[in-house]
Amino acid sequence: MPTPDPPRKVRADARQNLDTLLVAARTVFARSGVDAPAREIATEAGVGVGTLYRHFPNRAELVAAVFTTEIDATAAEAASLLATHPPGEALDLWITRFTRFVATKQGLSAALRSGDPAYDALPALLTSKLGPALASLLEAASAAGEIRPGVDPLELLQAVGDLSHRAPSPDGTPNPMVRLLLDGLRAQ
Amino acid sequence: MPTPDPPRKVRADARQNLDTLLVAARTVFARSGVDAPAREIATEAGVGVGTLYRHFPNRAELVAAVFTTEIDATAAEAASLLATHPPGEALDLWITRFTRFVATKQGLSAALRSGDPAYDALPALLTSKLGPALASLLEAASAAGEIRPGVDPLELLQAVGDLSHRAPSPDGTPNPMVRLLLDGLRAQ
DNA sequence: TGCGTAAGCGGAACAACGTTCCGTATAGTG
DNA sequence: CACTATACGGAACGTTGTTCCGCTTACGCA
Repeated sequence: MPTPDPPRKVRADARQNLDTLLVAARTVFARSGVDAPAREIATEAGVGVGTLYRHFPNRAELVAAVFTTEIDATAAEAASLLATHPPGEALDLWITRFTRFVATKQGLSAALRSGDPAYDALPALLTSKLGPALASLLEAASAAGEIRPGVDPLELLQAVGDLSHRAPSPDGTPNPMVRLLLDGLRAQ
Repeated sequence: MPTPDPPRKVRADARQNLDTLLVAARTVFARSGVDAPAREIATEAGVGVGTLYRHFPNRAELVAAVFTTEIDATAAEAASLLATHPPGEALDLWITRFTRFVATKQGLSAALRSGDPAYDALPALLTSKLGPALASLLEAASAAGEIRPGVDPLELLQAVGDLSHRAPSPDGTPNPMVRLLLDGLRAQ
């Protein structure tokens, strides 16, 4: 087998630029949505586009990197909700939280749902991070007899993402169509 | 008031090119999806892009024009389903049909859901044509007590569109998430 | 401390897109 | 048959994402 892990030396300025890029991207995404041009992000970071593309193979990976921490937090919340609420209620609360996360990020849902291969990294990220979280919630609620069994977590996750493009109503009420979907889980 | 309708003379070759463009667009959309480049459509029709853009202000209008007849047919089917089936069943059948229509058109749902202003004409078309059709189905089913009242037809239409990007399963089973949504309509 | 080298950088350049523009061609009329 | 409004083709423009490469610079070693 080849050298397992040759001591990679990462230059300090490279590490620095990577951080700067992430911060800039977060700023720009908030201001102009995830569809903001790569050049705008590079400019905001004060680097050239070449630098951006050395750190991220494409825009989607950058988007994914920016939202990773927030996604991790959302995933983590599944466990704590499950510990403090009845399974069905925990499921609802978590879905609502996820809905708000998606709706909050201007253009995130559009990117998720575009089917554009350029954004493949995003579904992959949600799948790997949020899939298991939702699976645990579904399993608990299903075991408690609160929802029908046999619902595919990834399919549901994708569906909720699909439905979450509208901004959440200010009073905290979740999207009515998501509500409908959740009610459907309880039928039969 | 100004001249109400000065006898416009439409040149024969213009009318001809318009038809050719529609046929070409239908062909190309089927082959390469609705995201196919405008140039590809113009080439298929054997005309220049300028001609395309004189007949349609933008790509979205062309897409809308291509699907108009099919959309009209779908809308019309609401009435006939309502005449031959119980309201709830008619609703399910129609939604399934709509689902298949969207899933069949490669990239149509992506366009619908993209939020891209370039595709504004599409939601407008569905809204005006299919909205009333779905409204009649919902009203009938609701009056029969088969579903909950107060569901916004346009919201539901959009939601089903959002969920219909996967190809329909060959056995004719509708998308499970759409199924869930429909079950949700029956809850309470 | 200074130097050589690879890691890293900037931004010009490329390809693909939607859309606009305008010189040229022609359908239809008198 | 000639004239003109109508329509046409396709080059050109502005914006994308992404690639490429000559130059810069960090940093391990002497």
